[in-house]
Amino acid sequence: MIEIQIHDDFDLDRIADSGQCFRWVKNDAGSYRIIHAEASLRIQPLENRTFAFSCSENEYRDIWHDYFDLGEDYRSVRKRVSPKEDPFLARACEYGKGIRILRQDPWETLISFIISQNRNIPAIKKSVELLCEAAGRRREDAWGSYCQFPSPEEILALPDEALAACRLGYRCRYVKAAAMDVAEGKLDLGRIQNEDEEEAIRALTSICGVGVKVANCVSLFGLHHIDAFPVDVWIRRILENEYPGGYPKEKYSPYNGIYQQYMFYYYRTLTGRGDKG
DNA sequence: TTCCAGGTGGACA
DNA sequence: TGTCCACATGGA
Repeated sequence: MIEIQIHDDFDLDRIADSGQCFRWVKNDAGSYRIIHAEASLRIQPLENRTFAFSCSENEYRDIWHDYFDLGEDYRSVRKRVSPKEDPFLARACEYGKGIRILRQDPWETLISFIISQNRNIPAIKKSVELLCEAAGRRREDAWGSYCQFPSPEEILALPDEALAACRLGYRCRYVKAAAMDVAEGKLDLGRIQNEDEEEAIRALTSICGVGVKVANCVSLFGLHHIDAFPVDVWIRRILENEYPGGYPKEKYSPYNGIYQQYMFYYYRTLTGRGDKG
């Protein structure tokens, strides 16, 4: 267990509620359990911007510092927005202060956002958890057992009935197609992580069931291409209602993904979301 | 009960 | 190229 003081924007509740991660679990004491690839973490907010991490110094430096994107200065990114020139985005930045774009596992992000299509966030969380329990390896840590996110091979080994039991609906075949492409090496997530955003989108949309929106989510939340700009039903409403003259993407490059996330969180919370998950 | 959700593929003009 | 619709499911 180590204690780390974080000077930049960092709000666990807002990150957990920002629709980018589906497996964070909040405990009674206000701490979160987070599972990331092979690692698990318990993180507890303390006083004065300090957080207790249930890991070693080495693990923090090698895994969690990157996972929370603590090398980026989000305060500066927020300050780039002028309240006079763009009052809506300035309000969104202030409201969502503390959100960070996590550097999540690309494979988990791909499957999670394939599952996300045309569903609300509580339903996505439920299916992702069912999939982990059905196919992921069970592990133990100091707080009990949990399941890792299943590998492509583990998903492919799952009988059709077991996959259907994860309540994926018509997305079952999309999940299998993605697992097949990655298992066979047709899609190399490690390679596209180092490619530019355009090439990443092209490669991702070659998978059956992955369109432009899901590809942008994977690009942003899994490959950390922070200029990616996923447009879902909420962002479409924002663009229609708040930017009838057009959204100035060029102006906000290369941080469009971060601003997108502030706007998504702000608008969804403000206008009622139909879920409280 | 009805509406809607971090959409996409496929048919058709 | 653009538009329309079916697709599964569950939360509110």
